Amino acid sequence: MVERMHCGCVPCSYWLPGLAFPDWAYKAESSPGSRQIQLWHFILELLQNEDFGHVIAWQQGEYGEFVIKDPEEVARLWGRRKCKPQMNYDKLSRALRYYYNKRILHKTKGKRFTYKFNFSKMIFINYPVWDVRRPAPPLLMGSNVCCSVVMPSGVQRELLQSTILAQRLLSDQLTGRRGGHIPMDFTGSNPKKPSVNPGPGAASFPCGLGSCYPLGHERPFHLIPPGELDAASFMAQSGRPFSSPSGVAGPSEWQLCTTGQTLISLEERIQTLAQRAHYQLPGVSCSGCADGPVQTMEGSKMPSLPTDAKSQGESCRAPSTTRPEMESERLSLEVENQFLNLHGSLKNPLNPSESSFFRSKHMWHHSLTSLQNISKTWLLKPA
DNA sequence: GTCGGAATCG
DNA sequence: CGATTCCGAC
Repeated sequence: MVERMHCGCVPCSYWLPGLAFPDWAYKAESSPGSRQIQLWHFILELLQNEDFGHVIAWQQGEYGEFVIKDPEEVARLWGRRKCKPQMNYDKLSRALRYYYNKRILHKTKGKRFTYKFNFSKMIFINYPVWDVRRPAPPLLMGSNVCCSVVMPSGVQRELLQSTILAQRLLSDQLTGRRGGHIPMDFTGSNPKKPSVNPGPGAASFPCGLGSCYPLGHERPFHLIPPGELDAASFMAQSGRPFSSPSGVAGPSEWQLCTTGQTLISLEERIQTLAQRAHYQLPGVSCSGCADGPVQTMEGSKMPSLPTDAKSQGESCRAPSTTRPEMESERLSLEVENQFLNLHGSLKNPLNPSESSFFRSKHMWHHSLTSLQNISKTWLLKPA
């Protein structure tokens, strides 16, 4: 079970560099009162856990594609979870087929037992901005910061879990990571000990820096230019209210960790990360937020991210001048240190002179690039 | 193996 | 609503 801190918060031990999700979000098993697990969620769980690699696994080289190696065993596990002893692959596959129309899954034709997730659709639908009706707790500063575990009410909670699973999964694939470091007790057996370390495969980058863009294969999407998505259109497209982080004006703390009110998007996190160390994202420089206090989203505008230069509009300047290589390395490291330190997973600050420097830099750049790619997809809307 | 209609369930 | 169950068609 999850260890609680004196303040009732969950320690931030499962957060990953560049990807910050509180651990409750990874819980597979719904707590009593919440709705039952969905099949695609369950599939993601199995895929996440390498113990089931012989039963179901990702198809190498194809993002979101997975192969059911042992259909009857998957069905048996699913049946056990749902208390349906009569479950078999015939029935399970019917349920999977219902996902075709919902655009959660589609079949990889010609390959037997092979399906593919439509990540972009899922991520777009469940755009991770949640309004949480709760007064902000007093701000916690410095190293004593802990996550405010915010539980969205009702249906949103399950949506959030699913979304975060999907995001995690996606990021894992982007980073070449294989699951196993997240305690997922979906079999009723003993959960694994969580590990903060990303694991040996984490630093590898299967398709080259910056070129990973597995989403949006199902083309009827186009980019929303920065600043064009306002609260109203967000509401119209997503069916949920747009909420902006509030109560955080200065660059002194992480919004996600300290406001206790709002889960911010990865986009915001990227921007915040970049701003915090005055580190410019490659090719992006947002006027008014490159320096000085962190821009919250009071204006109900989406943070700007790199798109094509034409759609940048007035909110963004042309790409900033490139910083000297060593300087940006130092800044990258600084940001990563801040991030890790804040999330309690850094005992000793990383130092450029240490051997881990290059790996860290790589990891950081990697995370940033991955997040940029993911965030781009969040600005996709059906054409 | 795969697909999807139809009835049914919780 | 999201399966579950059953089944005929390809």
